[in-house]
Amino acid sequence: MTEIIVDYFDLEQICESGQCFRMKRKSEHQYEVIAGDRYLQISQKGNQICFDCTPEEYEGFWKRYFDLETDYGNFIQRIDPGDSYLMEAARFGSGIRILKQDLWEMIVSFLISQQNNIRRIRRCIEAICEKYGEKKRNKAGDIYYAFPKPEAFAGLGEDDLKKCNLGYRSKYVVRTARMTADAEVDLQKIERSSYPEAKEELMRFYGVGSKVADCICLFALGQMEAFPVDTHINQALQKHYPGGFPMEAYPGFQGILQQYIFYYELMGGK
DNA sequence: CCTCAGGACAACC
DNA sequence: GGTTGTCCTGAG
Repeated sequence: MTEIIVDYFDLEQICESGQCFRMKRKSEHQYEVIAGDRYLQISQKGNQICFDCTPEEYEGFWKRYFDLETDYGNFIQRIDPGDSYLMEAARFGSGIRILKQDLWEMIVSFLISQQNNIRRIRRCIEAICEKYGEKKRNKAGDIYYAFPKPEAFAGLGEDDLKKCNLGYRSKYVVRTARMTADAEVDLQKIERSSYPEAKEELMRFYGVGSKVADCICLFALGQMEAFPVDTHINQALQKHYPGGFPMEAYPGFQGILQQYIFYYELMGGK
């Protein structure tokens, strides 16, 4: 058990912000996260976060995963005070953090995300994990499934993942898994690349366009300059920024602002 | 019945 | 360069 105190951290906001599809609320303050092949129970009361893991696991993995070294308050303070919409969106989602998730897992997750809603994305991902992921047990003895490695999909037919309800996205995942397993694209090199280089390389995968590549750059690589524009963001930008979003005012952290806007548009009305 | 959900691609012009 | 039809699926 490892306990820490942080500002600007809210498990519910992180869970509902649509960046991690394998984070789930278990009870009032309790959440579970499955990241790659790791399982974590985590809870929050006020500013106190409680990780159900050893200090070594916290220092060695989860601290980086939840981006706990970054000062998000600094980003919020640098927002133009005259931009009342962005100020309100950032206040509303001030507990969001950009998770540093596994690269391969994010590639597949956002291939599945296209023209799809979040609830169904979660179901598709659970389906492929149960069918192709390694079966494991957490500390409590409960079964969970790790995220499948590229090799688990590489030998499949292009339509085989339709059984997991991926629809036309099945061939995107299978072809991308083959390219990765055959080392046509080097994931480790992408992790060391700059944002433009990483994005260009990711777009070589069949089914990865500009938007999906930006999601991968933001949620796996921590490239905060990536600004994914989906239908929701597009509508919000046209409404509140008819002259275009002022990217140049927020160099290197547009991505977190995009996430505040996305979460505000998704949850702000409720 | 219809539209829409964190789009991408191929085939046009 | 920009525009359009098509692609699974299920919730509303």
